[in-house]
Amino acid sequence: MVDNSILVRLLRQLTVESDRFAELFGERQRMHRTDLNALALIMDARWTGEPMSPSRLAEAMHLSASATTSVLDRLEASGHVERTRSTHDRRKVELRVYDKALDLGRAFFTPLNEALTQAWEGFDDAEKEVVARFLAASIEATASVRAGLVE
Amino acid sequence: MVDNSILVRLLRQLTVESDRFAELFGERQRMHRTDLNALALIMDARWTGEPMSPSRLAEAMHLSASATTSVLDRLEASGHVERTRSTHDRRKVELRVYDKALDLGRAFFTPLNEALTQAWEGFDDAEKEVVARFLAASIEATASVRAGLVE
DNA sequence: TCGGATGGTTCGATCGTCGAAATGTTAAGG
DNA sequence: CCTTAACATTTCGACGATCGAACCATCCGA
Repeated sequence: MVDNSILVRLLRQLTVESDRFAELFGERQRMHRTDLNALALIMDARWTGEPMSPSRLAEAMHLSASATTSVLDRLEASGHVERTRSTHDRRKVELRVYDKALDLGRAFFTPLNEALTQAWEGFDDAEKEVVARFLAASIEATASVRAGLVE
Repeated sequence: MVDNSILVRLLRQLTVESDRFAELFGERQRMHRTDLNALALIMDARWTGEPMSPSRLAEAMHLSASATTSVLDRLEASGHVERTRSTHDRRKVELRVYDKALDLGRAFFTPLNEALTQAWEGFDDAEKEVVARFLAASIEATASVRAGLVE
């Protein structure tokens, strides 16, 4: 019998461990957590239609507009991100990550992906389906409690 | 069929969501992530024999000794943590959290625990066992890749 | 008793973040 | 057109978390 408290503890350990991994990546690249976070968000936005803008990035990161400008200054100076003003609404700035940044991330996270894939070899499709359902339910529960607290 | 990349994405979403939850808690208590992290570590140490000390805390948080002193200054000033010099080795400082801090954390995380418990009602013991194994394997894989990168 | 080692704290400097003000751009009304 | 308001982003001055180095107190081995 698996107690719920064990599952809670495992989830917590997992987040701590993921956190440390991201932290290590940041150290190697001489980048802070915030900058990494921003990079990930800008990269994600490539799949969601429009490119990321500074203001949307600020909101997603729960950061002030001015702090976001600093983040982008750093990312631009380090050659990871490109700022281009939108041609149709010249107030807006479009953010794009250079391929170099993508390759860098891939190089670092590939070993992790491989290790995870290997660790998951012992699970058949039915079991993976259970896990996926479980994770989705946990995400949903956490998000809804948070939404309720914000109200 | 559940693709591994879906599982990877779910894990990432989960860590992001957990992160946001902790962030919200911090905002409500006017405490920074570092301070929360420290509180959690000091609380955890209660079950591991000796009470936490500033230097062990610094190492666990990947923080300098002086920064850790600041963290403890803040936690002491806000009435969450007590510093007492060890009686046998008077160089050492023992850290203890006040019951008030424990109650505070419980009050905030109880809704989350309840929501998770409810979300997990649809899973029987065998399925929970699968999930627990999966999480443990993922934690182990992440930790070992990180250890390999540090070397 | 002395000297090095250990555990914490203090101090000055750096840097990420904030809020307010400034700059440049677009849209709506007269 | 011209003015005004709204918008997107950046600049500026201040605050505070973190760092490394120096410092103080304590313990332990020679």
